[in-house]
Amino acid sequence: MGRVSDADKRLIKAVAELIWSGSFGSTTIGQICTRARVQKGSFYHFFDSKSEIASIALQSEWDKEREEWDRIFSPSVPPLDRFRKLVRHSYEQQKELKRVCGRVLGCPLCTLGAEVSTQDDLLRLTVQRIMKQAMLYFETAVRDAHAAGLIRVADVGAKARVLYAYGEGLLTQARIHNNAELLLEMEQGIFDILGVKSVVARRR
Amino acid sequence: MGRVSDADKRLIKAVAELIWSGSFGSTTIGQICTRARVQKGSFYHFFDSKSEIASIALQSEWDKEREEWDRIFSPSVPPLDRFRKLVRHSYEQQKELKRVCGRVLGCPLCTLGAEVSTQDDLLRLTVQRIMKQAMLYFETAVRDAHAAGLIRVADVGAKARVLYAYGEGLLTQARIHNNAELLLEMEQGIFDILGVKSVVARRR
DNA sequence: TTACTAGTTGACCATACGGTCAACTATAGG
DNA sequence: CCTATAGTTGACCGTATGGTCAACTAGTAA
Repeated sequence: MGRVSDADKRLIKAVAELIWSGSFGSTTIGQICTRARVQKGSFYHFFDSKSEIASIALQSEWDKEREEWDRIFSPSVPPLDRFRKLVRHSYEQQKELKRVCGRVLGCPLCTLGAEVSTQDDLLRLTVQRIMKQAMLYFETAVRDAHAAGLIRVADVGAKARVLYAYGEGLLTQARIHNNAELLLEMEQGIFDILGVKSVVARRR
Repeated sequence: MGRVSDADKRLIKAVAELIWSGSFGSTTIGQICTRARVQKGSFYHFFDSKSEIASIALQSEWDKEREEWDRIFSPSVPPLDRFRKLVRHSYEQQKELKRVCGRVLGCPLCTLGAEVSTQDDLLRLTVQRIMKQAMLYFETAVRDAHAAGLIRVADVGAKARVLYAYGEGLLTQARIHNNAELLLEMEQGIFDILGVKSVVARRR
């Protein structure tokens, strides 16, 4: 009963765009409303706070991104190719962002997480939860690569954490330097961490 | 001539503490002044903006930290030991931060850089400049390790960038999870990236 | 048609913030 | 002891922000 609306979805989209392209602290509720073409009263009709909507927006973005990750990390894809595909995907994604909004934006989990983790419990926990999910994709790929005899790994979880930290770190570098090309080095970096012999070396 | 003061130094210290333990956006000039026991008028006597003082504070923190790095990365220290020492130093530093202010804070360059790089040119350039300096320590150590026959590296710069991205990434993870123990994995991670055989493996 | 209700509006408020300023103060250097 | 000057003070201002609210609107379901 009552009228229906997609204002909440417009608000979530707006908050994701604003926070990712700027920062959590510099994004005001007024800006969010303007971008979503919604009055402030409606914002508070749907959400309690900036933290709450940011948490929902983060989850929503991850849900979309995860569809892509499901394709990339499909068991039908050879384990090491999964990493190649992920690197390619990240590179294209950031290049597209730079084309559209003039900026390489890196990973919203990492940027937002680093910004607010000392101050905002809800967002910190949301970021942690999603990061944990993302890590699972790495773990499985590492495990499969080991099982296929492509690499030798003693501790799958530890190796996945190294890969994840490196990936997030490089995405942050790309954001700070506004340079998507930095991501092209990620494939070699990942293979170094995995201890894979390079394609060039293998060709000898 | 005229009276002397250390209010500017107190302000720089306050801004470093506040931004590092919180964020740039959430730190107000009023807070900075209160913590430095200085009136707002005095703030504007010394500095033009929050960006300017933050840039100076960042450089000042790095100048202090660099003294430690000069010891750690001394040519008199065996190349691979330099990384071991750096990991140890970072771990102790973050553990001390947690003890004192209840929080693991990670690297201010990375946290602040990620937050403001899309919005603040001065700070972005300051962060980039300092990161470039920090990278030099990694490059030299990698080069020396290669020269000593401890590792085999084709591209020293590329290897240093991988190490740096990983280090920053892991420090960010430690901040987000408020867990300094994560940094204990950094030694193994760095050695994986460098392609060093682990101590355990070498003992066979 | 009607009644109910989710959604919308924009004015409104208190507060916090960035930034200014003229008057004031202490001291270094002559 | 002077005096020029760097540093200090706190009141002050305009604005932006978070947040509220009562009145209003339109679509849903019976």
